[in-house]
Amino acid sequence: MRKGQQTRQDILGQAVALASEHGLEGLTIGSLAGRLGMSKSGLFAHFGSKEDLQVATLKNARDAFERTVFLPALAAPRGLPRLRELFRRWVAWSDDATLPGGCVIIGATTEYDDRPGPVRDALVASQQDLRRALARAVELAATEGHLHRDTDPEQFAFELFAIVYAAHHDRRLLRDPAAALRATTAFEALIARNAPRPPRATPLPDGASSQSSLFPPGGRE
Amino acid sequence: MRKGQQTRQDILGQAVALASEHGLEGLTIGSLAGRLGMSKSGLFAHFGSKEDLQVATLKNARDAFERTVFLPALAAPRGLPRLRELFRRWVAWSDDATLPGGCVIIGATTEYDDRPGPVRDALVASQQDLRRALARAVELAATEGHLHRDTDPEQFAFELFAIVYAAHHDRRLLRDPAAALRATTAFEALIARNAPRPPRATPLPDGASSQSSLFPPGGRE
DNA sequence: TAATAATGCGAACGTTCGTGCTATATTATC
DNA sequence: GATAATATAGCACGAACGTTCGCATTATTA
Repeated sequence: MRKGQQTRQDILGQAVALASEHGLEGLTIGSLAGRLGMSKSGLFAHFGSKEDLQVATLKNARDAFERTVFLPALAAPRGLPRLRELFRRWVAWSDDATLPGGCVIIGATTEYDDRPGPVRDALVASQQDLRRALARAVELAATEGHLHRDTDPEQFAFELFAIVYAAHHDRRLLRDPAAALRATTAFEALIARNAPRPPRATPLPDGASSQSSLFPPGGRE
Repeated sequence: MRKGQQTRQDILGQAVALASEHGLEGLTIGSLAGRLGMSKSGLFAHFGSKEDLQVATLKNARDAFERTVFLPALAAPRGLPRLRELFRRWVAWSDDATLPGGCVIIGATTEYDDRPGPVRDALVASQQDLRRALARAVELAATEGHLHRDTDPEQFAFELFAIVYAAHHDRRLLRDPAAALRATTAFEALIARNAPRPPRATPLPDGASSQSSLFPPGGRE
């Protein structure tokens, strides 16, 4: 019962790569088997159906995202630093990811936005989890005093997500090297808008100056 | 030579609908023919290849977008009102579009971000056109004095695009009815950030008060 | 080492894919 | 209304699709 698990993992690794190029629907058992040098039937035996393979592939991509982007960001001090680290890793992930095609999950979002079934269900759950985690990180930054108390976590998470999503689009489809910079600019503006005090021209509240170090020198407006 | 053009148009109409559900790659000649009550070969005769059909379908979707969103917005007075109308129509387009699945173009962006060929070429050109047109509209708003003179049109267009894109995601995949509202909030914030004068707490420049009517009462910071 | 379970291969299944031909309807032109 | 052009259907093709099944080969365990 050991060898099987190993090859199953090998299969899923290649499946993620292949799905990043051709999408989860374009992920075909024949080509996947060919890429791994094994037979269709031998590969198929590891999954009850193609749908199972797709769900497993999605889960694998999601785990990789968590391992590479989310969990390491938790090492940063909570609040704004953690939010920044999260953003940095996220953009880098969709920028020069080792995957040949773009992020599997982002690709799946448009593929399954109107296609009921287990794949869509898993995808939606995963996306909602991510959004909730984002909102929680924002909330934490607000209670830490790094963001304004009236900051709407869901709104912030929505806009953060939008920035990363669009950066992926510009990088991948338009091959625009400025994508990451644009995303950073937008992200800093989002932070500034929700800053605990008006960015300028108003008197500083007590103790506010001690937080100015949270804003890096390169940050725009 | 008249009837042919007509049925070709009928075909493309259904093709857009079908591609919105299954993607441009999942758009299959057999099912398209079945939906139209005609034979595969009869349908196929209108296009030299499937790739031709895909490109034509994409162009059809793009034309519909231009007709429904972009051109009507040009009727609004240039500057901020036009930008607002553009945004409003764009969000409405991807929100309750008549298409069963989401927007064909948005779907294609992730499908062809790493798949060379004529489809991708047409898509990239179309997206760049749109982005340029957006940036031009922003530039116009700046020269009209509705936005700050230092407004970066490309940056603004990027963020505007990001907002609409994310709204489509939330509406379509997550089925979140609050998507449009979130998008509007983000859009108004984007405008406020690039307002010709700091939103508050600084002295008004000459003649600035005459422009305050550009900001609707419902607009949030 | 022998018994047993796990693993992979090869061949074949029925379908559907895109794409050619050829013949017949249908439409436009004179 | 005859004729030429166009539009559609019928049929067949090779390939690839997901899936099943029986058999050989490994790994694991007793």
